[in-house]
Amino acid sequence: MDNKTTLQKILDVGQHLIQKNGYNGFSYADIAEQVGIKKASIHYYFPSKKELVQAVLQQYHKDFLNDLFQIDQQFNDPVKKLKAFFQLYRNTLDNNSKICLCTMMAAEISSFPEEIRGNINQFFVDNAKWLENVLAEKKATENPIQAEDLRDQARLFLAVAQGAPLLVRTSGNFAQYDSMVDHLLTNL
Amino acid sequence: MDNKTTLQKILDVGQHLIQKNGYNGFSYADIAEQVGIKKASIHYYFPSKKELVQAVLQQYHKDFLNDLFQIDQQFNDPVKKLKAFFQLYRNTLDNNSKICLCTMMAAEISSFPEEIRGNINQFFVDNAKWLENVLAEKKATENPIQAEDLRDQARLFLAVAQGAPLLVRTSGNFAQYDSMVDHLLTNL
DNA sequence: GTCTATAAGATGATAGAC
DNA sequence: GTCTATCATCTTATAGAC
Repeated sequence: MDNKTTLQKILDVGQHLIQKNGYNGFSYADIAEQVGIKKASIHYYFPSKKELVQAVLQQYHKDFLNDLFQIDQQFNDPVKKLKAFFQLYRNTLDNNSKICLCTMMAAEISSFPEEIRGNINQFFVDNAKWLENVLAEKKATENPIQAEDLRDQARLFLAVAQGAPLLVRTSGNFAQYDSMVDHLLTNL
Repeated sequence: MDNKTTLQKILDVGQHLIQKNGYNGFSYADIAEQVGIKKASIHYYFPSKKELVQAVLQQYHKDFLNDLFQIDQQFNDPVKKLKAFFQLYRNTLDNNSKICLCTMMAAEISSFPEEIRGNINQFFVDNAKWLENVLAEKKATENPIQAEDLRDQARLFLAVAQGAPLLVRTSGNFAQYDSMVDHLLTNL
């Protein structure tokens, strides 16, 4: 994995640092150290920090949509899809106690210009839309349900995916995440 | 309200700034400007930023526990208590689009020493404990339930209270918060 | 208690050599 | 592309006068 371009290394380390410490919690010096270059070199690729974070967000968003696509390919059962969805967020936790990039950026939203705020929101919209579709598959086999209710339930699931990692990372007990998800999926 | 002590003004402005911009997103200069004193004066009350944030957290935690106590005094119906609980988090949103202090601090947890991390966790534990008690009241009148399940459900509710504000503040549509809570309470 | 002055270091960013 | 050197600014924090 050492044959990554410098650009890719910067993006990956940048993403890691934002998920770990937040946009206001890392510096060009941190990236330089972990990538093995000098601060000035980062400016060659990303003249400003805002441009860097935007590129990181774009990569994260694209990768996540691909993950959702893979889930759709792999499973037919809606409940299994939902479990796989929550497993994505669990994988992030397992990977160095990180949280979703957009959970972090949503908390720090006051630091970003309007365009980036829109991009963060689009990530959530895409998450909710995917959840809504899966929940619709589930409900189709059971009693009919209002479209409005489906949207609310999808957003509720997403709220859990955003909030639960914050709780269990603070407690240090990641198993609580699984219990919460189990409870949610059992009572849906 | 101008008869507040300087100490109290610093605590209140500090709390506001952390909820709005995060611990890594505000400086002593910001507090000084809003309180109407000089930076150096803040150090008279709080020699370091860590001591300031700890005092802010302590005040926030105390005020929140008092809010929960007031809810217990005001309502008997468990469902009404739960609605009032989520209304507390909604009030924070309505107040200048702020989020819970501990949602923000949980996101920035890597910036804090072990002692403060423990204090943040205690806030969540107290929240979950209160929710568990209220949910137990509710279930007592219906079918019996496992204690373990109650704890999971309480944490799930708390995860929604932590995650939903992040979502709706990003979308700008606060009404989505109410819909999510309605959905949660209707299907509990 | 609050101020001025200042330190010591970090930060994002630029210029220009190689 | 990556470096050294440098900048202007901001950051937390301290010393000492009033």
